[in-house]
Amino acid sequence: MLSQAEENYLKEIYALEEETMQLVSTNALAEKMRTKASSATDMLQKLAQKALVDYTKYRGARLSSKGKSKAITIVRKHRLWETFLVEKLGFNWDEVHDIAEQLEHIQSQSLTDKLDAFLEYPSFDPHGHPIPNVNGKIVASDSILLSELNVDEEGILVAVKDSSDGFLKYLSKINMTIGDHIKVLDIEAFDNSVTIENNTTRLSISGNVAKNLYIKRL
Amino acid sequence: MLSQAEENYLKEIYALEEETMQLVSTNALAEKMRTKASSATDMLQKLAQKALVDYTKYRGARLSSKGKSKAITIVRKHRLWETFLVEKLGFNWDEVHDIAEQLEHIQSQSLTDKLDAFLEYPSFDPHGHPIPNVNGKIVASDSILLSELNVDEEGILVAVKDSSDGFLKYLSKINMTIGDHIKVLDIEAFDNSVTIENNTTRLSISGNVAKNLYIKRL
DNA sequence: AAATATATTTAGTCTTATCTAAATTTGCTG
DNA sequence: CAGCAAATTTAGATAAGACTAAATATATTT
Repeated sequence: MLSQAEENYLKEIYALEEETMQLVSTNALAEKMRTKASSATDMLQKLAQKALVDYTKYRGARLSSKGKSKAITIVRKHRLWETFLVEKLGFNWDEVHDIAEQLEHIQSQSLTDKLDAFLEYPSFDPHGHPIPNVNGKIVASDSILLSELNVDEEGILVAVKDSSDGFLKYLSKINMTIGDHIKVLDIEAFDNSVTIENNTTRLSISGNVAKNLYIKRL
Repeated sequence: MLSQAEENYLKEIYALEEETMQLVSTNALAEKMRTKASSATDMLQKLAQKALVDYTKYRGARLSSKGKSKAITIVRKHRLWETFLVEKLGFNWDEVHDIAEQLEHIQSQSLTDKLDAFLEYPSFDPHGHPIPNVNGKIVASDSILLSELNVDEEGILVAVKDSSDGFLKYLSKINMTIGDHIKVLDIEAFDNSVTIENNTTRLSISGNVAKNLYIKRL
């Protein structure tokens, strides 16, 4: 049985590995966990000793297959609960992250599976992220970041990269949501801001925002 | 913010107070928490310092009004989640206790209230226990223990006192469940076992079992 | 009321997860 | 490739919650 702290570290190592496709460094991990490098080192040593990560001193760490499967289970639970909160309880998509952070640690395989069934085996959570199935399988995504689109290209907003409160509230404010049809009208070379047409509305978003929106090309 | 350990102690102090209507002793608390008396003392001191219990050294403790309200909130969450697990996810009533022990610690007032609404404001959980409402109000019970009934008296099984796995599985085995119509046919003076008629079936239960079934007299 | 038994508290230790400060390793720069 | 900067690890401390053993208070019995 893993502690919540161990689970949280595993989840974060998984996210960093997926994002960077490289060994996870102590500093990067510590920063994401909002803790100190020495604490991250301690935890990496413990996880290594439990064979959940492959860790080489001063070099970095990656999940072992056992660790990866644990991490995916946690991600699965997180996304199922987020789906439950939005679909069944009527929360907004910008309110569910913190609650799901707690719910993802509930230990019960049968609970997870019954919840999955109750939700009718959803493939994506409210933020557009794929939900691993009971075997840990995740549907491959063919989406790219909005920042990678060229002028005149168009697509559908399928997911957000940043699921934080603040970012989601910003999207609500500019009236943008999953499923929107987006066309790139212009890209400013000097700051990478992007002018887009979204459902007939024209607006400009920063380069940073564009890097946090997943688009499926049309 | 209370730790899970603190919450669990508060819940148990509440249960003991309700059960015994007396000051809660260190030993009784330690036994319920499956820990040692010294640990219970430590926690009572901490809870007293946080003004959640009124505690007198060597005499015992009782919840302060603040502590009681915290405890009731936890009980409310526990019972709502049990109801959810049985009503919505299809668990059996003997499978939900341990999962609800975890879920009751999820921190989110709006989650609790939305769950309550989703379940359509249930008054009783699957074990027949009353669910405190959003204000902490609990419907008064007019039920008594089956062990208190006399020969020839009858009633409806409205709740169980012991919600443990083992006890609930036993009830399933003898085909007894909430709502059953029960009539006392005989009481053995030497061991307090009770012969009852339950939905036309005649069976004998031990005195201990009779002390764990709440009956509403007809 | 003294003696003994039981209940409770205190003192000191352990584990987990955190921190700061110091030591060490790696990597970059000239 | 020497030297410095940045990254990482180690050492030692802290807080929460548990434990054991010892000390103390309360309760019971004679």
